[in-house]
Amino acid sequence: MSSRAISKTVVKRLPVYLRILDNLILRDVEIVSSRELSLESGFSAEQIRKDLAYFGAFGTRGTGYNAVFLRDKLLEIIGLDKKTRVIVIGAGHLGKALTRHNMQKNPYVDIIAVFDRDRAVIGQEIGKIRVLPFEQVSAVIREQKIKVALIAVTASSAQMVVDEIVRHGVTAILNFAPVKLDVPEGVHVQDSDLTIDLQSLIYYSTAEEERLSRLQKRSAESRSQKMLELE
Amino acid sequence: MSSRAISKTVVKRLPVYLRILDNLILRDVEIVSSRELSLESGFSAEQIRKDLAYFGAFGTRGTGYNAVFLRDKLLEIIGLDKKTRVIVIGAGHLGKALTRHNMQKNPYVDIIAVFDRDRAVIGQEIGKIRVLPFEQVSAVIREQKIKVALIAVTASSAQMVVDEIVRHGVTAILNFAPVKLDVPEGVHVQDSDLTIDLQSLIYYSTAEEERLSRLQKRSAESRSQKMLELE
DNA sequence: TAGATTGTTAATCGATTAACAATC
DNA sequence: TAGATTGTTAATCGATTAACAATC
Repeated sequence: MSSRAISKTVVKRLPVYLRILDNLILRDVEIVSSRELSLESGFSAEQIRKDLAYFGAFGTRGTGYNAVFLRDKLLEIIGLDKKTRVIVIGAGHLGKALTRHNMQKNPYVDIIAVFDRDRAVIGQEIGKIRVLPFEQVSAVIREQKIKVALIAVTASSAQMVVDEIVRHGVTAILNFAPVKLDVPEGVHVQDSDLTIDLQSLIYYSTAEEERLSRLQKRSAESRSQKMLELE
Repeated sequence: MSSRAISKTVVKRLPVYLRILDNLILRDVEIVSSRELSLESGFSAEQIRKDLAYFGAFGTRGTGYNAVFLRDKLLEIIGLDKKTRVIVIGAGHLGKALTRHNMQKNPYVDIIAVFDRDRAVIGQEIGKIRVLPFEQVSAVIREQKIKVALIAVTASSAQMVVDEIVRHGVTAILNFAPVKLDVPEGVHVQDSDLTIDLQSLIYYSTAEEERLSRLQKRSAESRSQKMLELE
């Protein structure tokens, strides 16, 4: 317990650095400074240096970071130096799209299988992956030592699905179902709720100033109301 | 400028409260306490009370919150009391899935149109929505006064797409493309990068303790190395 | 009145930014 | 050496939690 764990906010930024470095390497950039990484990522240069410093000293003072070296270090840090085997639960529109998306755009992961309960979709192919009946999930998790799962099922079945896959060894879950999942200590859940993202965005689409001034007026009113009551 | 704007972290939680209240109302719950909302959401009761307090006093001391009343207040606060018109740019797998997903699961938004550049997908139907050529985007934005857009195009075309739609009046963007978008002051971008979410999750799938102890050992080594050098 | 729960202020915690010595 | 940029410590800022008076 000597050094505290790396915070989630830091871990969330590491793949952004990785993506930027991958792009720079494609463009044959050899050396990159924290300032340049800042411009590409939108995070401050100080923050980037500090984030990297949690894991070691990867740069050269006066010069910057070697792009390939830093990329490789990041792969190692995140755990992407070997391909990660992932399963997808739920072969609806979202599950299918997530499967295809990751097969095409995420070279660091291997989608091993997709599972569903619905007879209508079982046996269908997504890319080269055949949708399997959910009953087979435990066998696949155990045989392939799967640690990571994407959940793209309905809110009502998500908890049951999670109980089952966690029981067989899954420790990291990317959850697209709109529910809070209960998991034992040591299992990590990351929520990705598209509906919530969109709704919180809508907050900003309606003139914030207008809404806020409306609300300020109201609280001002209730405040003077209270004043009067106190007098 | 008297009272500061509501922070993003708060705004991000509001739709969660909304979803929980919607569910409670379906189950005919009339009164709910911050403690119960805490159990359903995973956020602390104090935090929930504080979040709501930014916008007014909606509860009754000693009793709790009226579910319907609070739900309606939240709809008003977020800006969902009227249906929001949204467009989707990009009719690939992800764009299609996002469109269907929101049509089915998000009663507070209206997907007005989906746009793409690719002749192969133009004219296709997603649910009841026909994919339109991207050239028509400016006309639709102006005619329907669209403020909110989902971007599900490639990294390389995202910036161009955003420049165009912002020019015609879009002020809030949910961006699924893996790039940092440049937008003028007043335009709000929310990034949702599935690849990054999955990669940061993978960090937690490989025994964090192991990785951290490995790194600690290393930094300890380099520290004692430095010590030696200093002696 | 007693018990419960809100709304709000104060205390704590954690994350970001500023600053700068180290060093290429 | 002069200029640049890292790695790291200190200062600031913001968000969460604790505490409690207000009040149903």
